[in-house]
Amino acid sequence: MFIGEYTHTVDDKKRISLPSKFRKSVGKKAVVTKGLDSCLFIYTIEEWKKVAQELGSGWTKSDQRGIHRFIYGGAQEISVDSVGRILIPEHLKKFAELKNKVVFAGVHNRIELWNDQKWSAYKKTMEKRAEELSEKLGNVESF
Amino acid sequence: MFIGEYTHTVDDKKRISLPSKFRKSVGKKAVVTKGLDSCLFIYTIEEWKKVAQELGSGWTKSDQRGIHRFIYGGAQEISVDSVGRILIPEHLKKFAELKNKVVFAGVHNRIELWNDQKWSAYKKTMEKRAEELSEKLGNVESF
DNA sequence: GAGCAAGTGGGATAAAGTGGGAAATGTAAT
DNA sequence: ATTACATTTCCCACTTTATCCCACTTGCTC
Repeated sequence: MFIGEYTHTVDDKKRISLPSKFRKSVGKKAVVTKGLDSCLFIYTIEEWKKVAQELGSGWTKSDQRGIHRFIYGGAQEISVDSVGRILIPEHLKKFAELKNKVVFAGVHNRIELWNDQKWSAYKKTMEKRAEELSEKLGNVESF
Repeated sequence: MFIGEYTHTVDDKKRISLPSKFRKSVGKKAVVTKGLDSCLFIYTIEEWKKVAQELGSGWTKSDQRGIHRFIYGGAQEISVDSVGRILIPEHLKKFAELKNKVVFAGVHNRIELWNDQKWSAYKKTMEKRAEELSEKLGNVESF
């Protein structure tokens, strides 16, 4: 399970070191794709297969085609180098507006990659809404 | 079950010694995450798994993503060192505004970690409202 | 007062994060 | 086809941070 939040820097060669806590689960390769709220989703190969399976392969519904093109089209396999760094393809870097500072956020079965400022902004609004949302959860007893 | 209240200090290296009463139940590792009312929640690994299982991992609904990022992203596995101390990550320390003095509060299946002043303030208001709130609880028979 | 347990502090070592050079590969123009 | 240039890959090195281990202090118990 991926949890936690880590701020790392993108160097001149577009390399970003994967937080060490994630490396063991990720292994040598992973899949990165466009996520929601303009961040990137990083999945292990295994998890990616599950996601793909759930999404299915139909093409009859327009919205389905749309989301499929978004997810599959944006996806790319990436590999982890000898010191634990990954390389983000240019179009995804642009999509998520990644600059010098980026934030890795572990979110259960995926890792999210954010522009650091967007992340802080998002986090701030969520922290304000946390109480309201947790009331909604309601049935999550152990929370 | 965790009960009781203990005030400890954060040293220069962000270490805080876990109250000895909690150590046996916690074991070697635990999970700390953002709680409500700007404190931190510390769960045993087992309890955390329960929380995570109930939360799940979907990404289709906006509020769901929000709460997941709040909880998973805010979470971190921490380990207890040889003399019973834990290490709080910087972003969580900031979130809960932990300064030199912190309060551990046992709350049933979790331990809460508070800025000591916030804790005193919170406690004071709750003590005033205790009667009113207990009326509201109502249906908790054995209470 | 001796002995123990809990809480706290600090130094040494290991690991993580980052930066940069050089070889290998690819692309484009001559 | 060959040269020139850019990009990628691999490796090594430096800096900072985290982790491990040992030591001191305080307060309680016997």
